[in-house]
Amino acid sequence: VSILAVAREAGVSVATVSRVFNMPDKVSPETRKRVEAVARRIGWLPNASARTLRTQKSRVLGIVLPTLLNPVFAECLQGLALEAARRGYAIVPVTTEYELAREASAVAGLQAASVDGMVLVVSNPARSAALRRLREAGLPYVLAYNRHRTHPCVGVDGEQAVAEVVARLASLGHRRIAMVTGQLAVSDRAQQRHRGYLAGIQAAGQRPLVLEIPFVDANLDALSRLLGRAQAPTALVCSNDLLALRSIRAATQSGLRVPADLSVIGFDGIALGSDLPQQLGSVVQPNALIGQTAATLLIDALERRAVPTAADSRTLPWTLRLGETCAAPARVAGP
Amino acid sequence: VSILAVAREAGVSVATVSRVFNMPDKVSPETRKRVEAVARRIGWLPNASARTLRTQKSRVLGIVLPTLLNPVFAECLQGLALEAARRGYAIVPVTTEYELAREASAVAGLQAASVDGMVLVVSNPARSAALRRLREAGLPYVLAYNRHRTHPCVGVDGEQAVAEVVARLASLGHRRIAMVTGQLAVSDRAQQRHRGYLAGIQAAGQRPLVLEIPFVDANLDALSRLLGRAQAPTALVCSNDLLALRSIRAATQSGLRVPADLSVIGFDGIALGSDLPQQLGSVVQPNALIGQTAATLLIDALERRAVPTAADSRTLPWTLRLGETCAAPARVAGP
DNA sequence: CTGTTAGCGCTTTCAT
DNA sequence: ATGAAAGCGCTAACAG
Repeated sequence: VSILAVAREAGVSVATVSRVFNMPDKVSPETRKRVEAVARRIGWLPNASARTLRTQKSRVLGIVLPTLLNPVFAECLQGLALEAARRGYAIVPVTTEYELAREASAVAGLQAASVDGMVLVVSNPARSAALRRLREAGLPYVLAYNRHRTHPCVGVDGEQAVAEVVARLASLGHRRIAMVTGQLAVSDRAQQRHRGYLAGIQAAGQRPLVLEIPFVDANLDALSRLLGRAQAPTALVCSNDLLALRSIRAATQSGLRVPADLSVIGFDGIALGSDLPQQLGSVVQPNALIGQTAATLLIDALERRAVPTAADSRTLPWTLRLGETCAAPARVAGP
Repeated sequence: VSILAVAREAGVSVATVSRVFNMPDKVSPETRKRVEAVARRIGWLPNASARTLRTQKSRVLGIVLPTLLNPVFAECLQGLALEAARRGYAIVPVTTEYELAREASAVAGLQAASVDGMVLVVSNPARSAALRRLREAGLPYVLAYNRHRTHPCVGVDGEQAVAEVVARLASLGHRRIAMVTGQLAVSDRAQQRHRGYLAGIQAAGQRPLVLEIPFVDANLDALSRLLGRAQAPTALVCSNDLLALRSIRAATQSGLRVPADLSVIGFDGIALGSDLPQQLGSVVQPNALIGQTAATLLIDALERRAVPTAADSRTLPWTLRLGETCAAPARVAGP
């Protein structure tokens, strides 16, 4: 079932059938109707591979992200997918499971799949072999959540946000504010937020206390120990919502009440956070919008036959939600 | 940069280059090494579109699901994606946002994209135009979460599971067990679970009480009213975890304690449920495994040049987790 | 407004 | 073990 069948059946040439689907205004209305009717009747749709081979554009976007198990990325992908669909693009998502090696192979795979462009969330834009490769190949791409001077990026200013979080907690009366973060080495987002924490702590004239949780599937024993000791922190700034949720669980199991004994705030603003019995405090990012904006940027560039550059980067606004897991400390530390 | 460049550079014909990548054993080791070296050096990879056009297989799987915002489907997609990647297939996910019309257009779009097969989560297999179309076209597909006699399906027995849930709650002493469900009309999963509830209630000799929440973005006022009245239920069986979470929030805001005043159990076993301060009771489905199994079934069939049929369907085991949101009722109802 | 035709990059007979 | 050549289905000059 090819274009030829339609052409024959409609009594026209293949060129005309092609025009009906690509430049409808260049075909007389009657012919067009006839062709469309035949196509519908025999259930013909232009073959995407043939079209891609001929035009050298696939209308497919490759998406590289760490995982779908963190709702942040699922929400982002959803926004991205919707926008892509709206503009007639398909997406091929690939997850890297936070493994650097997979970043490179994901990009290679997508390149072989002839994607027109890519949206990626990488571990660290500064030292990403995958990005270098993309740039050299001249393949259009946009980063999401990452931030870097020389790459086109869509995200929020995490550093400023976390500094603000610390300031707010301090103004609530917290004098011992700790940070709980995932592995700093594998994520420039975590690093960004960490810098914000340090800046905030310094501005508040306090001492920093950072707990780095080694694995993706976080083991929180260290946190429980920290919370158990004298002069334990009264507030926890977590570098993402999943970590915040787990921290709250660990605290609760250690007999602490949240937020009376311990305030906890996360980062990301995953939708679920608002549905919990205790609304999760968080730096709320517009995740779907980040995805959507990345898609828009990329597709706009594609249609201009251009490549997005650092100048196209967008910094989107975040909002601070203290939720129901943050409050003034019940017992203020003595002098 | 095409196969011809590699051929010339390596001093062989294009056929030989092709063989190196498709039937390596049919090429002498020296030639092979030389060709591989050249390909690597000039960064050549076989063009997927050309290959697809020629072989009529794309090694792409279309995935149709309601949304990525419900972690159930994100988890499933993750499992599916990993398995597909392992076997050398790419995936193109499309979300329907629970709109029937989008189901059909998603399938049409994927068909045009020449996918080799599809995995779908549809609203209702029995009356799905999309499925009819697929079957007529002879395109291989597998359903996930859906259950139907005449289609290949991967999922759990939700009916049995919910009946068991009701039995367990009854044996804990609950005498007024209500069900909270999403729109029954748009989901055969919800219907399945609803039937299980009715069966369980009947077996327990109790009166059913079903609250159907009208919208995807659930408005829970009706639930709050229900919980406020005399002889309110002491246990809630929710047709999914998201609904359970929201129900717990509504209950908590009405001043009820969970589980002392009200037990709540969900369905799906989303990973997040275990990270909450109160572990969410749930019928735990192996979501990633469901995705993985669907992928395996589909790909196995593809490689056999066959179409999966109802006979290939798999019913996977669920586990019942009462979590920390279910307990014996604090005050047993008087006679 | 419509038709003819070359060729996108690859795989696969069929020869050698 | 290797090469020559046909053709997958489509689009875009170009010609009329």
